[in-house]
Amino acid sequence: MFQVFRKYVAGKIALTEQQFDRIQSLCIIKKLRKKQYLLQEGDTWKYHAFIASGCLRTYSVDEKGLEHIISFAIENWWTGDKESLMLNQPSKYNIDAVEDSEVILFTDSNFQLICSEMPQFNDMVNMILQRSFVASQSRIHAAISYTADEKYLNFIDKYPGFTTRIPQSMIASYLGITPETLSRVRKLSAKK
Amino acid sequence: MFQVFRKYVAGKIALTEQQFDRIQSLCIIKKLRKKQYLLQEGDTWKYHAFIASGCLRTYSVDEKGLEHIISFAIENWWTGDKESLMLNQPSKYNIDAVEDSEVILFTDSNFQLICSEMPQFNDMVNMILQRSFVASQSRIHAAISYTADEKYLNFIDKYPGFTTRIPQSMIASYLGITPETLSRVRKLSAKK
DNA sequence: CGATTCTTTGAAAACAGTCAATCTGTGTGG
DNA sequence: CCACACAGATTGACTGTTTTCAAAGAATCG
Repeated sequence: MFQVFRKYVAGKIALTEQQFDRIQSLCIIKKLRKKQYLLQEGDTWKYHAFIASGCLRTYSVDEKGLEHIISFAIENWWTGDKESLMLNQPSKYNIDAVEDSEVILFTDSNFQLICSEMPQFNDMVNMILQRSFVASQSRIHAAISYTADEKYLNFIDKYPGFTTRIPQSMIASYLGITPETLSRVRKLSAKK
Repeated sequence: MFQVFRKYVAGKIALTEQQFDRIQSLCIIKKLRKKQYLLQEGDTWKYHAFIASGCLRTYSVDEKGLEHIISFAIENWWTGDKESLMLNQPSKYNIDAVEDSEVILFTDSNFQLICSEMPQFNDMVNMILQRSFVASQSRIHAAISYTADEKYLNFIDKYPGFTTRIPQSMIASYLGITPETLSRVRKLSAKK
């Protein structure tokens, strides 16, 4: 299980056996059943979470009870609520498992410890953050520029792996459209 | 002019006179007239840009010629196209001045140099990136969850300073709605 | 002051959302 | 193994919001 993370890190930076052992000693391994929460609205998020297997979603629930999915994260991705962590305030979001999942958690202090002990690790984290930021920009662009069908086509083009794993209603929520609209969009685009 | 940047940095980290001089020696100061481009679609972005005064926008132009504003940046903010810079590829975006502006440019290599010579500077940059990421998440949330009028109310609440400086048509573009819709939304919300 | 640009307004059309019913597939318990 | 229940997806009819197009009205700048 930790091997997944090890392999992921090894693919990005060079660390010694001892360093990997050190990291392992500072992490918490957690298994989540489908639908199980990793974070609930109102709780304060304290971790950095790496997904070894499965799929999680981060979403908010509005006054009408509608869910709005901020992000999906599958194996070899990171998740969490940076806003809650940075500002040490209750989260506006929920995170739960879309499938049975395995996550590796680092408390923020342990994570900072690793970053300071291993500069390459820190650099890796910053690189990931940069990429996350670029991905966010791209999603903003799609959200403000595209029609419903363009949003969907862009999504399946960019994240082909997700389409089969994630219920359509959740993809709709991620795209900011209703499940019914997504269904109709799919029907029309299948004609081509 | 460099003083603005100096003050900004001094408010976040402690640097010596010599370090500030060093930074100054590595930057390029550039004045932009209103409407002047800092980056044009197709060019590859090579810098890190700090805005000392004025206001810039980053936007894409679609096939129909419509502009979609990805971000605004005013004094004491950073701008640029991280995607183009990171991947060393032609930009999909344009950046131009909404008002006459003064920007401080660092080539990426000079910027990395400063980051490696001054670890606090590097930490500051990472902190800014984290905040930018959190702001992006928040914008995504608004874009997929809110109606036109909620988007506008959220915007003026979050960026009250922008409302007066930026033409309404640009705010509409930033929110992903038409100028006509924004005009109507404003009329209705003024009734309260 | 004139010209240009931005904003507002109106009417019609397009698009996406809502509500309700039906259909499909999956998994569970009898 | 079948029947049933449940969740998710689809479909239809309708409503409501937003866009589009066009024109008129402010505001701004040289």
